Amino acid sequence: MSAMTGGKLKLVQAALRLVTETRSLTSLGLRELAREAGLNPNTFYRHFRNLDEFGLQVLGYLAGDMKAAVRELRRMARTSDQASHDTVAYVYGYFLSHPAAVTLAVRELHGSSPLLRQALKAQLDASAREMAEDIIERKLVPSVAPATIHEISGMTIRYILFRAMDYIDAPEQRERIQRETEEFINRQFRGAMVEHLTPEQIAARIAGKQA
Amino acid sequence: MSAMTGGKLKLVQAALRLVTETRSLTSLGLRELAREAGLNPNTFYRHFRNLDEFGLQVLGYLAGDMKAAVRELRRMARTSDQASHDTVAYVYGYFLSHPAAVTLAVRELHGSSPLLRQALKAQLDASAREMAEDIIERKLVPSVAPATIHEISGMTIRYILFRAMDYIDAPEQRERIQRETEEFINRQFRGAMVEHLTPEQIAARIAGKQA
DNA sequence: ACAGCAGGTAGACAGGTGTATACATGGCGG
DNA sequence: CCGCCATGTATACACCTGTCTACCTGCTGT
Repeated sequence: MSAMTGGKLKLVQAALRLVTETRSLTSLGLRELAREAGLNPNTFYRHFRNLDEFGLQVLGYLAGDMKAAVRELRRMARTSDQASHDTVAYVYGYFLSHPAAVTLAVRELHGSSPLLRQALKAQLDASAREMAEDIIERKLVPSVAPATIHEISGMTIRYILFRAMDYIDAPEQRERIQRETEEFINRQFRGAMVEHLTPEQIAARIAGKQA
Repeated sequence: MSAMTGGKLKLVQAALRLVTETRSLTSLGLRELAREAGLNPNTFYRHFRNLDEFGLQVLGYLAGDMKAAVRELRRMARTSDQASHDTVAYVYGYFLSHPAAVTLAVRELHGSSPLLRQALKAQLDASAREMAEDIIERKLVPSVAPATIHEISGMTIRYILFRAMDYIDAPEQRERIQRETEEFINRQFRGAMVEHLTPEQIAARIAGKQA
């Protein structure tokens, strides 16, 4: 929201530096933060009432430049015809350049602070809604019910977020993860298209045309 | 593994009691555990070298009665013909009666201890492998490649685990969650059956038979 | 009957934590 | 120029933490 001033920004960035493989946002101490930021412990109180409020502000800070990325994503999606492939590549590319944000989001989405859980869930749901509406507007899978598209979008957002963690710290598997992600998305939508058929009917129709 | 003796068991059960909405296994303190278990803090050292080892033992303890449940599940699957529906219902029912285990697993799967993350991932992968092999052996979706079945199984296990959290603390949504879970599974497998077709081809084949 | 040992206890230590109060600085409006 | 206010600092307090050493109990095998 508001452009953060010196000390406040230092504390938030210190948090992003400290949230690594082995730390979670809620486990950070006020003194620890100040130490990392090179500030006096009490300076914390000049900017935040308590650690919960701090956590929310960190999330808000991240949500800020995440929004810009999403805008860029929608712009790109309009001009590309290999929508799924390019989108997945772009999203992982973005996450790769913001590893701390990914770690923090995954960690806190099921973390121990109900407040942060709820805030993150709301942000993910908002992203999923945007994605779904984009798909519906652009009539990419016209035969699937809007409600189902929303559901699939929610799943997909979460799938990508989780896989992004592996993507970040397993460079040799990035190609595979990207491919599996595309397959996951495709399976979901293709599955939705034939949802009303029994497996036997599906098999019959595939065989029917092939024979 | 080994049947736990008095004090050890008390500490492990204390941990399960403390891991609620607002706490994670790794955030528990040794003194806190001992207090909850009604023991002297130092008793902890009689049973565990440190908190990491404690965490692993808790996971092992849970894995114990989880295995029994899985055996029951496979037995049931063999006699039921509404496999998917009954299985989903059974699994959620089991999780509902072990809420602490679910919370703990979800929390630590992306938690801050690499050790516990790895251990949990291994357990989930083992469950997924069992599920996949069951599906393959019973030829439930013969036209889908084994590798794909394994992948879908992995996804499904995780999906159910996450949804189990909502299932537990939102009684009014249980029916919906159960239905969505079945749909998710069905979509995955149906989608895999027609994975090699383009959306246009799928649409054509559906329309072709209907017209 | 006695030694050994696993399990449980008590007290103390250094270090970390959140928080409150009081003090210093520096820029900006009147 | 004065006073305000945001920002940052210093000191101190009570509390909690992990860990160490020492001691006590009761069972068990020989």
